[in-house]
Amino acid sequence: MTVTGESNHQAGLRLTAVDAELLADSIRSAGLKVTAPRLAVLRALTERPHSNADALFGAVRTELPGTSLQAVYGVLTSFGTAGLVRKIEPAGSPALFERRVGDNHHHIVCTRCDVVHDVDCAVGHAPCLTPADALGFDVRAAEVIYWGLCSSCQAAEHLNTTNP
Amino acid sequence: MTVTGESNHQAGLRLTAVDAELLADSIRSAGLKVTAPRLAVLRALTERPHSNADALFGAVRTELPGTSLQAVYGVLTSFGTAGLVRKIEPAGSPALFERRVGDNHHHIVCTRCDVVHDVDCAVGHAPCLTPADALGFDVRAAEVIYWGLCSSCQAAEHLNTTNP
DNA sequence: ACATTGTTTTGAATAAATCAAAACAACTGT
DNA sequence: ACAGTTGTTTTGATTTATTCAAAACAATGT
Repeated sequence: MTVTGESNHQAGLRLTAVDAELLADSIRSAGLKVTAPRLAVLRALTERPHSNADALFGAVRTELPGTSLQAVYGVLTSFGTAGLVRKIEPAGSPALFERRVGDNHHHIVCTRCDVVHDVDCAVGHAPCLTPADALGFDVRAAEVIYWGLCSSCQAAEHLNTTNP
Repeated sequence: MTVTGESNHQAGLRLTAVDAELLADSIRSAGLKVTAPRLAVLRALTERPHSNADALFGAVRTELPGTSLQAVYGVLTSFGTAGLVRKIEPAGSPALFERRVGDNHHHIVCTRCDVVHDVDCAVGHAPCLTPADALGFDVRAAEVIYWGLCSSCQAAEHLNTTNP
């Protein structure tokens, strides 16, 4: 490959260089050209799943200054189309992205601190995929978001309650 | 009540006048002041559930010209806080509103025409409320959105497929 | 009727995402 | 290694959905 930044190979970044090859392979396998912004976005997304475009932009910037926010959006759009990343849009939040694709896992979101975690579908698999009455719809997907308090926020809430 | 527009009582709109009283009662019971914009929004929402703010604004406008979009947003916010309406935010759509509250019903959305219908929770009630692993979260709610093709759009797709 | 409190209007601002054209870089075949 | 083609990124502007804030106004309790 001829991606700008290849000089990293000489710079002794062996570990991340390996990463870069793996990332590059994913991108190539998806039928996309391998570019520096794409590698940077994919690495950022690997390190912090459930990030929004702006957070990824922030992360990419430090690795690759000069990258534009629009480029990040463009990368995420192409990744999404290619099936490399999944986009989730919890209510009240900008879109979040993750590399875990292909399974139908769901998400649990803290209503207090907005942290997001993956959860597997309840009861082994896909009980939610069959609505009580599909109303004639041809159902292709079911998206479940659980809302609640994460353990740290439970602790914090408890402090508030017991310490008036 | 002294709402502007009470003249409708004289204008022979007996049916909608009854409606207006029922609507007013809902609003009052929620602890909110009864105003013309609130009645108009609540009526519009009764007639077309799963509307977005802009659609409601359009409907309200014809009944009560001079109402501002911001008023509609304000009404929806107060209704939401008071538990009079529920707000849903399907991915890729502006927020939608509905009067059906208090049960944990879900939604099925057509990926082609964006029509939204209510669906009851699968398997009687709340199987989805217990994720496979709650990861220490105190889960308060589960939100399910089914995505698929509504029956009209299935027909349309079929035409496209068989009529090249 | 009046005062209080809450609501609506008016006008502006924000956040998230998208569009479009020109500059540029990656892959293909040579 | 090289040049052409195609796809990507930059730059700059625009759109959509929503929120904020102050002043004008209206609904309820007395």
